[in-house]
Amino acid sequence: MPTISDMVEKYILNIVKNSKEGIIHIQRTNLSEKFSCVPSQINYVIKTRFTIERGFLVESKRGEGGFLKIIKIPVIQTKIYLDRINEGTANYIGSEQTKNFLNRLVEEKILNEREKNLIWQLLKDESLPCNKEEKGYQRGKMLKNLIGYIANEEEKSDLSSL
Amino acid sequence: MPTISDMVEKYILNIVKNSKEGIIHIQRTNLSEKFSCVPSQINYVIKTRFTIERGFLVESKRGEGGFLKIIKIPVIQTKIYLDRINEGTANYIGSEQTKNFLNRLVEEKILNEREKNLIWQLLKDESLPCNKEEKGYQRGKMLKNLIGYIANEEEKSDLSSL
DNA sequence: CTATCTCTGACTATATTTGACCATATAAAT
DNA sequence: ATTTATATGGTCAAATATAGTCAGAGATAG
Repeated sequence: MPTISDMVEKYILNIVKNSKEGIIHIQRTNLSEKFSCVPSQINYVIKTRFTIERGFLVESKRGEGGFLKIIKIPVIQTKIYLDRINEGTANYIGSEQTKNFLNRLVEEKILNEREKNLIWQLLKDESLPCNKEEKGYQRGKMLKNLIGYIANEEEKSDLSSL
Repeated sequence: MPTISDMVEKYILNIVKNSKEGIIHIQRTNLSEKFSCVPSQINYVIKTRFTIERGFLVESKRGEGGFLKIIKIPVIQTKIYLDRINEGTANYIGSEQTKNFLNRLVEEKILNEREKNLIWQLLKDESLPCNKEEKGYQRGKMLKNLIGYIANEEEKSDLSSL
């Protein structure tokens, strides 16, 4: 008994599969009309099915000429890290923990020194203007996206093409 | 699904690219006629796409013989550019502005594509779990630290040695 | 019967397009 | 020289076209 969401998911997956680069542009309103549902249901499908964990990045633009851009990124190596970080993400990630983690990524040759240092500039305490509790929470979010990206890397989220 | 604005942008970019010095003169009315839009839409394109973050300066003259002068800022010295951007760095930095800035750093060969993408994962809206106002403020802090690091990269703040 | 998943709609956010009105430079008329 | 006419470009707010969020209602699985 597939739900509407299931069908929308399938529909999108199919378009992605038939695309050359694994990158497609669709319109929210268009899709919602095709499936006779409210537009926000498309957001629901995106949020529950086209996640970084499943190997998708989604970008969008509003207004005239607006769209949803769905990017399929092939899964490679480091899924372990993604899982690991996801667990840790629950509560709090301290700066010490962050340093260790980044250094570990360097050891594993997932990042090089410069990349690590650049990233550190964004994650260190001084760069997060909020209280300790929030810093940890923010690091969680940021690292999750970072790792998600790395784990599925393939130069595909080219933000210059927006 | 390119909009008129997208096409106007592309058109201008192309003229700039084919110019010898990266400096061109165009006429607002002329352009608006070519694309069948109101003249003020040209201003809109200029204001949203030919920004300093993307490496452009725009000057103009009114009246008889009026024009828009679009200047592609040539690749300049790293440090000067960073300082200049850093000064302009207000309290609030939006995600669009951030993208433009990062892309510009790639153009300047200060970052490579991968570094840009890694950094973007930490600065994009979805990675900052707070309200819009705070997102902007946080980006400001983070970017300032990033720029500071890059500008002084010789004396490495190597966190593995911390 | 309860927890979770799905669906809906009101409200919000953002990008583009348009037009009325404003500002300035040059040319022409006095 | 000064004034007036003409030819540009600039600003801003409203209209339009998308997409996003969130809380609550409804459906379904255990």
